[in-house]
Amino acid sequence: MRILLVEDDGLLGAAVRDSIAAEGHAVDWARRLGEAEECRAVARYNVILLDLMLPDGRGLDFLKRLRLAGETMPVIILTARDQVSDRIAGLNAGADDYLVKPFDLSELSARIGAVTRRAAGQAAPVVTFGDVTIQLAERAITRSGKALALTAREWAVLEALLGRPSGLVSKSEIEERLYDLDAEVESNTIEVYIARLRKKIGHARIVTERGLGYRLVR
Amino acid sequence: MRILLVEDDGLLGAAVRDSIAAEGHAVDWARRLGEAEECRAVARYNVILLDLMLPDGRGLDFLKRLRLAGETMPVIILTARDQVSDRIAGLNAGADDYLVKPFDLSELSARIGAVTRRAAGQAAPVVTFGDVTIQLAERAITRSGKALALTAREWAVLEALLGRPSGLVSKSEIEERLYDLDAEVESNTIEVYIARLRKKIGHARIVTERGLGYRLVR
DNA sequence: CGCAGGTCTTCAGGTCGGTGTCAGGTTGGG
DNA sequence: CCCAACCTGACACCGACCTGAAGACCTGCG
Repeated sequence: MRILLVEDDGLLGAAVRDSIAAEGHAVDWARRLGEAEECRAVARYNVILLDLMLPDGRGLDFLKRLRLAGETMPVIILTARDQVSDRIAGLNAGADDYLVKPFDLSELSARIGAVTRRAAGQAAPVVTFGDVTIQLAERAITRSGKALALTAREWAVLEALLGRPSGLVSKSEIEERLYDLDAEVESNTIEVYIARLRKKIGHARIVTERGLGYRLVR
Repeated sequence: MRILLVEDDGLLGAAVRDSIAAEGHAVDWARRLGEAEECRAVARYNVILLDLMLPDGRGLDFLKRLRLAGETMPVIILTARDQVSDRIAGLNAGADDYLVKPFDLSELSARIGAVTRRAAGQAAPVVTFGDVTIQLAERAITRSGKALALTAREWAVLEALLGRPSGLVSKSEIEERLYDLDAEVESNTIEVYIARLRKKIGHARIVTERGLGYRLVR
């Protein structure tokens, strides 16, 4: 496994590098964002460990650039900030995990394991369907540049459809995702939400297959 | 998205349930491991939120049973324990994330997002017959690259034929798969659907064996 | 508390296409 | 040649689906 460590603190950086190397992984250590960009251009990484406060810029911006470029590798943020709002911002920018300094090196390696176990099959945090761009992480969606406003239920239906990229999702499947065991629904609610979604993202984006379900098309 | 919350604390549980429901997700709330097992037997979940200290057992054991049973859905642990060794044990038992109480509800939802984004996209089984490619799970079928549209009944017949790869399937066998006991059919329906399937996937793909049944060939 | 603005769900009327049936043609075995 | 089994185009019906509208519900605000 190949890991990119972005960290300006010499002591902590060396400790992390050694600990990861001791587990048999390859580590490239960038001390500034500039270096990190160079590394990224040269090599592909399985995991990126990212400090947020760096001499030449904010780690979050690096992360956002990464995700906008379509990169999907797991990113674990390492930082002294432990404000909840910071952690949320990090996760919403597309980070996969968050460790607050000081952290235990064995916990770091456990988290690297957890995060890469998931990385086998990835859904891109940014999905594009025709003129519609969806940022799942931030619950933001635009159509030809203009922001759309989806309600909670509309998001839920959209997520259900996205869960099977270009695959078929049955109405009952959507229903199961929307409603818990107690609250059973006896109506055409799903059809209504499909109609509303179509009105917002374009009718052709969702095709009906009678008796089977719905399918997202690009 | 459908979420199973396993938490015995009434106050925290209610808060978590409401916060998640407000985002349009369906929540089933189990207060004990026994309930959690029941829920799991009945419904499929996209995420499980798991408290570790429960009246009738340890959450970690539940998690281990889950993973042993081959379940791969993301699990986020919620607990008051913040010992590093506990967190490592949780992650190594197959948890995908870990939140220490008290936690912010918006951070929880950010983490649910991060964890499910990773979870999508396992490879679906693909069957190929000549120039026809079939993705059973996604109900997608192409002939020499072009997508075909099959109706519900056509899929059912095709599945019946695929159920016995390159084997013989009798007409009555197909009939039994298509229609439940009550619905009696008195006509040549199966023949009609065989004809329709042939027109779409190529006549040579299905051969008739007089008096016996049909056979898929590649 | 009442109101406004929004969301969720239900309902009803209309459309449309899959489904099952039939009839006439074709094939293959005895 | 004859008959049974099978093929296939055509067609009417019914239920799945669509959609506008309106009632139920929630939430924040004055």
